[in-house]
Amino acid sequence: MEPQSDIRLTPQRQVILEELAKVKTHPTANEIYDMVRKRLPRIGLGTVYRNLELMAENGMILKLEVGGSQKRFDATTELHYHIRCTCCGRVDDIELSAMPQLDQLASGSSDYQVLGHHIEFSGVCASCDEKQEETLTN
Amino acid sequence: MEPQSDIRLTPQRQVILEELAKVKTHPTANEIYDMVRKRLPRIGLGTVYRNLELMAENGMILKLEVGGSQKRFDATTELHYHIRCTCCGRVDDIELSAMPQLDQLASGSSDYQVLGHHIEFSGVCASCDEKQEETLTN
DNA sequence: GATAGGAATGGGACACATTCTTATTTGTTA
DNA sequence: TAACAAATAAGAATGTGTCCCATTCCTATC
Repeated sequence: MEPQSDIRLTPQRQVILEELAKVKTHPTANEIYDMVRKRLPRIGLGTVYRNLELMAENGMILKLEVGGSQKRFDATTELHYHIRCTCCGRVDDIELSAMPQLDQLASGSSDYQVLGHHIEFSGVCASCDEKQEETLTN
Repeated sequence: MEPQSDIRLTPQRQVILEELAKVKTHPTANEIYDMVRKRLPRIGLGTVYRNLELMAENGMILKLEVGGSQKRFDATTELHYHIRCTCCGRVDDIELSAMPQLDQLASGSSDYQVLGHHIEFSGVCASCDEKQEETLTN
């Protein structure tokens, strides 16, 4: 689970990393595929999936297993929390200081070997909120 | 999103509710389908999905949008947190007092209309831990 | 207690995200 | 350069969840 740091930086991997680092959103594998394809038109979707998985295992990126049907990826690996729009599915960072001590508490109250935690807020994003108001006033 | 309390309690819905209440695990729709089918062999998978969704919207049950590729369901609707085994995917409750005040904090630091939150711990369950030790000592 | 209309169901087709397989290409090393 | 290993592209396969539609069930009214 820990960084192995011995993975080769193939052109495909490099471009995936660069494109992921460019954006503040938390793109799905497909969105990353679309971004990367502009620079490497012949890349395969399987390659994107395989390498995202690999890089997540190496701790180079973060795989967000949030609600919704798709996994999302994040170039920021520090512990931080997210909010997901129940309406459109977009995911944003939440400015909230990390609470690593939660892991201790959880360790004490379960027979799991606790590895970490994630807090996911749910809500309606500004853009969807507007749309809803429009609909209501019609 | 709030309980409408006017949904008909068809035999199918009743059995789904009963079976869900029986277990302490947090079964997936497919697992519930299997449980229910023992009592209603002709029930359709679509019916299970449709009614789980409906009952979740009515606040009768909880839909857990946790990591992993499947949604899970919970007969306990009070705010509580979960831990998921990264190895086998099982989900258990974590005995940790709820922190509803987190929603306030999140509201302050984002332009979302915050609706709620969920904390999901990840770890290795006792059973998978054993298996790993076995593998290592072989 | 017939009957009409809406709600719910069963079954299967479908959509989508992800994983797997295989042949090919690329990179590394002797 | 030859041989081997790693990575890739392309598409098939899988798994989860949704949708559609013909049929059945429920409820209110005549």
